[in-house]
Amino acid sequence: MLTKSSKYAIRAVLCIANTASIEKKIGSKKIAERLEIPAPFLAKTLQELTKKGIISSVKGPNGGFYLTKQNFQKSLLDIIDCVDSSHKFDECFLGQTECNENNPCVVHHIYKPFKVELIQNLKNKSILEMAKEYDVNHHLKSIID
Amino acid sequence: MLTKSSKYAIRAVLCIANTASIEKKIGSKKIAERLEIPAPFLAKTLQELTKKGIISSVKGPNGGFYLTKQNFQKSLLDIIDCVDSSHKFDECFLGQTECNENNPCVVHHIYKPFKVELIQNLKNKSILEMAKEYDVNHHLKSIID
DNA sequence: TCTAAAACATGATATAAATCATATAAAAAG
DNA sequence: CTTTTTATATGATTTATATCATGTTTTAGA
Repeated sequence: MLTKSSKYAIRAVLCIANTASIEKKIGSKKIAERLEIPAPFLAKTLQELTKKGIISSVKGPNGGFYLTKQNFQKSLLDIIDCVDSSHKFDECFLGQTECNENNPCVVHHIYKPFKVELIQNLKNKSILEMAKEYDVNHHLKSIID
Repeated sequence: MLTKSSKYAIRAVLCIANTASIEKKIGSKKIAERLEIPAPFLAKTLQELTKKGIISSVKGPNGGFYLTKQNFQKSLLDIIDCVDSSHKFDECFLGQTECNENNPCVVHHIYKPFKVELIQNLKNKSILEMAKEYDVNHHLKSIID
């Protein structure tokens, strides 16, 4: 479905959202460490995200990554779109070049409704929302433990 | 989502269902030609399908592939399961090793319902059903044209 | 029994994805 | 102004996927 790059990207953005701020930025190595994913690979992906304005960064000592208010409004789909090639989900489930209502593949009518709604959900899900859910989740867990 | 192998496999099985019979088998080269996919690659995949009893074959002149009544009862998921590694869909959308109700990834609650229903649909969809739908489709198209 | 047509089996090559390594640029702190 | 710490940029290597090639076995038909 997704490449590892965009999977890592999503998790990394969430990590930044929940641990960093403009005053206290987080470096790519630290993120990689926390998520247990390859550091140089992640670094490359974070740069793409920075370029496209999905996350923010500053160089130098005490530099690193953080999110602005605008960044927080970006959606899950924005992240995926940035890292993987766009229109990833438009492809036919069976890889047929032409697949639409007039010329559907054998699973078109099974697959399409899922695709449409999944994309809608990914588009509607902001980084801010996700970060909040993540926090609630961890808060609940700490109460239980 | 799926590998090319299993995409090709599904289309090839449908091709066999709609053009071959025990009296008039179809060869792997002919299938590849019709679907415009690489022939030796497809041949390998067809052999796996044969081994697992999803399609049937006979060697020699006038040999080729065809489907028995049992074959026709196999599901779309059976085909996918045969070619791609099993439990393909069980994986977390974000590739986290642990992802479940107690420890969900950030998109778990978005993604899971889709996954569950998609798998159910793939499991309930028999080759026979698909072949019939395919026929209807092409029949309708020929009326329109 | 011989020949040819097919599946079957195995391995080699090419392409793409993922990972690793190294060098450069920017900026804070002394 | 030098050093250190970080992001940024580029390219090399590894691994997985997809494709290609070659040889073997089976079986119908002459």
